[in-house]
Amino acid sequence: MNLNASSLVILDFETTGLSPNMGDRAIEIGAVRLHNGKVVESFQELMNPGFRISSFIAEYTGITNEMLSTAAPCNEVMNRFVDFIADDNLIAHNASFDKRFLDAELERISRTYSSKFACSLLVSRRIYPLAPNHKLATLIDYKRIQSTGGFHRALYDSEMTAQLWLEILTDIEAKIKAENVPFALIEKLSKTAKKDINKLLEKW
DNA sequence: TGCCAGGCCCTCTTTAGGGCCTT
Repeated sequence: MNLNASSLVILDFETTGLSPNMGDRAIEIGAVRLHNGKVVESFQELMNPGFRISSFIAEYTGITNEMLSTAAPCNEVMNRFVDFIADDNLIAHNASFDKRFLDAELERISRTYSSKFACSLLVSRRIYPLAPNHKLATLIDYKRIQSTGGFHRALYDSEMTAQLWLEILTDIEAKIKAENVPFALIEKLSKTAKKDINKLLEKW
């Protein structure tokens, strides 16, 4: 298990809705691998969920039923993606959402992963309490990260989340004056109450 | 018929409710 932050996979799903328990499926996975603070690899594939997506999702993502009609089925794509993850730890913006879909899709193909998740949304609420809100696009603007505005596609959102994550690491490092931020600290920051954040950073 | 997510976190809390975030 990789417990430091030197190699991470930042991922984002586009899906047919909000809940795999309600029958929703993944329609696109995008991810980048960060190694020593740089993007060294990326993964992006559309996947066919086996049914038509709603007009809301098509408009929200820009992914159409026509595009999905020629895409590989979810099981093929997810098999390739879990190989891509290897044993790197995982980051997502609102990780509980992406984890639910990752777990649900992998359960369908009887694959597992050993990686741990951390959440850029939960950490950003700790590190940037003064941001207008903690939506991905808002945080990208708040941190003045260069963006073309192409949100709601999986690879683009994973790329933007990766850039945000690097900003978060930089800001945490500045607080604790450390060269490397352990993944274990990031996990704790994802789950530590606001009142305890400074104590935790000082302790580390 | 009409509704149907789930996790985290804050607060007017913990015997709960509601907002935020993801598609």
